[in-house]
Amino acid sequence: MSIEIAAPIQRRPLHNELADRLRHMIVEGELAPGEKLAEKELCEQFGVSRTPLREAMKVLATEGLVLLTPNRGGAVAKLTLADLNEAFPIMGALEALSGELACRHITDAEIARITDLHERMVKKYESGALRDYFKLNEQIHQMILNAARNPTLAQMQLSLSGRVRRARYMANMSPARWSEAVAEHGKILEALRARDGTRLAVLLKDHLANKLQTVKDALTE
Amino acid sequence: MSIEIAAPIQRRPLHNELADRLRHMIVEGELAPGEKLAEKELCEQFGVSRTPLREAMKVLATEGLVLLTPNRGGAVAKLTLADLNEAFPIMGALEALSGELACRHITDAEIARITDLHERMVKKYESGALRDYFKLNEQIHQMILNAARNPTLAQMQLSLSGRVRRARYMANMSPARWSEAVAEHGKILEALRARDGTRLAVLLKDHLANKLQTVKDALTE
DNA sequence: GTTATGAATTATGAATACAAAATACAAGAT
DNA sequence: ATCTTGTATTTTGTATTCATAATTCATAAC
Repeated sequence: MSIEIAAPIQRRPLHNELADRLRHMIVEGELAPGEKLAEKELCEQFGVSRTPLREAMKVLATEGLVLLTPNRGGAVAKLTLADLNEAFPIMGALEALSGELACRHITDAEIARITDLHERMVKKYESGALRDYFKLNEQIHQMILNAARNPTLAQMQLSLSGRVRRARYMANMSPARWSEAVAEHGKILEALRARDGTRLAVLLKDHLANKLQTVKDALTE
Repeated sequence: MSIEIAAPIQRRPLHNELADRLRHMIVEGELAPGEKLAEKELCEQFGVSRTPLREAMKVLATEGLVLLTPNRGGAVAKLTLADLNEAFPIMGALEALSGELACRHITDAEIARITDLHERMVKKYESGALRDYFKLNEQIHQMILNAARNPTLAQMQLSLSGRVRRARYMANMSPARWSEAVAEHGKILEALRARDGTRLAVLLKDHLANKLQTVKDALTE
């Protein structure tokens, strides 16, 4: 007889839920950069009191998504060109590291799964389905990150890419750049299958460096 | 006539002050890893209400210094071997990056200042003043970090080294390791003076990798 | 018309009050 | 003696209240 393990019911604290909701809204652009975050308004919207909301805001402020100014409240942090120029080298270094680590730890099953994602992604590229392409693209990077077996690293990278995502650079990718990106991904997969960590590190770093221009364009336009 | 700019008086919010105080206490080991952080107790100690204290705790939790468990409060996050194994490769990658960037941006004046710090540090090594040595050591790394001209990078590295510092590894450095570390620092300074970013990156990364063992020993003992 | 000043309003900061969950403890059952 | 079970106490989560700073708006001076 198999033992039934009852799923532990767990009610999350409000500040947690609120932080997630707000983070999502900011990263997905529902709350525009620079937009003021009035406590009263948000409290009414979510149906909670100010206490847990304020706690959530503090969290988002430490994550760099919200700018808190004493006695005059919070606002969605603006994404400046300087921010991007700072963030991308860091993301590059972290990507390179995760590539190296991933090659050491990744299983054949994981490689197979990434290969599958890659093939589907290429098809989306061919059919011009940008949105779907982007989703699969993210999943691939996420899987490489997981394969690195370093939760701290994963969290830091997720945090940084969350900030960048707000630039909404997706639509801004030129046909030429898109084609390049796909080619780069081909090489990335190759290095991963060969478990060539050094090469993968370089590829991922370059891949990201190339992406920077697209993101910058999206921000500047 | 020089214009007198009155320093803007600014009263920091309590949650800010509290976060700083608590962070310091945790990083410096005044609050031991695993130690429970009872709200009531801390409130009395600092003479504040629970509201700002809780806000500060949320901040420290997102920084990874405090572990918050729903309905049963917070505790100083324990530093496990796994944490170190995760943190050090990341710190290595970030150090390498900051070395590269520093070589591009550092001024002669800054190099002179670092040279001075280095020489004083070597003297402290020779006289066996571990504490003083460590302080100068930190200042040198801090200056390299500043020379990278990347506040985001600096902040991330500071956050990570804050977590590691709690291992109180200083006293654990063997004479052999100490001697090695000083030699490594000599090469680091050399590369910096030559503005050889690639070489400095490698040196800093290796320097950190070597440090890992010392920290691990301190944690395991 | 523009700028300055001050009262009224609104928003944020912090403390308190209340609700709900967890822990400690005591009495009873085995 | 050990393990339950129920109750009291403590602690955490959330809402509310009070204090204070910032903003708005009307009025007055230039």
